[in-house]
Amino acid sequence: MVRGKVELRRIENAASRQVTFSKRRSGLMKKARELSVLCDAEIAVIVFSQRGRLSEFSNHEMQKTIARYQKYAGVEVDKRDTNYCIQQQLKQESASMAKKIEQLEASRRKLLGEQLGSCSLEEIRGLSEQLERSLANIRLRKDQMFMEQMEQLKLQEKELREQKATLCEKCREKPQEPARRETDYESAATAGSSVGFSNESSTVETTLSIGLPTAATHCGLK
Amino acid sequence: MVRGKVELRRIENAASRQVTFSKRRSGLMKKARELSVLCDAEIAVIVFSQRGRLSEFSNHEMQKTIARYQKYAGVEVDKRDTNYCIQQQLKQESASMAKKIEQLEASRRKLLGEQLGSCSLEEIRGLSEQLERSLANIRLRKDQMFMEQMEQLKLQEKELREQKATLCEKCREKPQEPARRETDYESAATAGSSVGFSNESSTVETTLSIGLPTAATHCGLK
DNA sequence: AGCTATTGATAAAG
DNA sequence: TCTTTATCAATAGCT
Repeated sequence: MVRGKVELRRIENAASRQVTFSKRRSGLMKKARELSVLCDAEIAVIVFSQRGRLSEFSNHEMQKTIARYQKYAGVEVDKRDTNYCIQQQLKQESASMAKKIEQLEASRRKLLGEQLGSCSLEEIRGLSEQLERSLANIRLRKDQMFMEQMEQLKLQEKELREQKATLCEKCREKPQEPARRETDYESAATAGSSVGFSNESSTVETTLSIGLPTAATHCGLK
Repeated sequence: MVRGKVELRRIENAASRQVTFSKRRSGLMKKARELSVLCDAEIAVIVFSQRGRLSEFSNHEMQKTIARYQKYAGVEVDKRDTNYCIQQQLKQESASMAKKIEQLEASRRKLLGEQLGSCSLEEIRGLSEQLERSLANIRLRKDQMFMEQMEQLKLQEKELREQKATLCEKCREKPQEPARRETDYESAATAGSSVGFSNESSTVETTLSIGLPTAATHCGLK
């Protein structure tokens, strides 16, 4: 029993608003369907409930209808459309990134001394100077790293020699100690650490040597 | 006076279809508006008449509602959507390009001898060797370019000397010719082109010299 | 476009 | 949520 006209304003009672929503929503969809069938029109209805639930009607494909709408009403408005903007932005970014990659690769090839045919004499000279500087830096760094390694090795050697000394002391204190095994890790390491800086001879054949870069790095040192 | 139930099928009479369309369309829009107001829902209605005329209703912004729809319904359905696919593709491309740029820039910095701190000794050695090779190539190219220039200059000189010879012949034929001015372009150039390969002396003090790269390029030669 | 008989929609209650 | 029912709203056919 409908009591008087329904006032056209938000229904405050949540429950009855929900019920009304449900009823009227299906009514709207029914009307939409009837209109589309009776009059052969292309219709799309999108309804989000207050709680965010989606209901939709479309007699053709929703996406097609939306696309048609965008085309029809949107040609002027739609430049602001999120999708469109994002796409344009992404395309621009892609283009400028591609350009940058191109530049970097060209520059790289030149730094590697390839494809110099396109370079002017001036460019070649610049490159040459730049590479001299790079090489100087790199040699500096290489030397530095070698020096650091040497320092570290010296420290290691010192430490190990001290350990060895301590052990020798202990041996003298306890002369009847069981025979030393060659597989004993600490002892072997101590013995093996006699590097160039040490003149002490060792009974163990394991040795470390410091030499050219290749040799040094093959020792697995850091 | 409605005669019996309305059959739910396309109205064949075009005129009455048009009238019905008009009436029901406004009815639909009214229902949509009522629903949106009464129940606080977000609603979009798009109607294309048979003749392609657009009518629309939306209580929020149509574009926003469409975007929300795309987000909501599209996440599952819309993977096949062209726009979505293109966007995803562009995003992937962007990401991989950004990665590539990152790599190229890191490599570039190393080739320029910068930020070597992160390089292992092995890397440093590789770099150093690479740069030696690059430099060798570049020096080769530089030498080649100089040689080419020299060849060209030699040719030029030969040509100019021949011209000079011709002119001298003419002078002898017409001894009362006006005095040669020093600013005469062709003569000056001819005189000035006596380079290392020529032992002829010249009465004009303008000279070209070929020497170290720096000196050579400052001659403005190509 | 208006009018009006009639069907359709739906608010409130069960 | 589904049904019922009393009422209001929409609208088909006519002018």
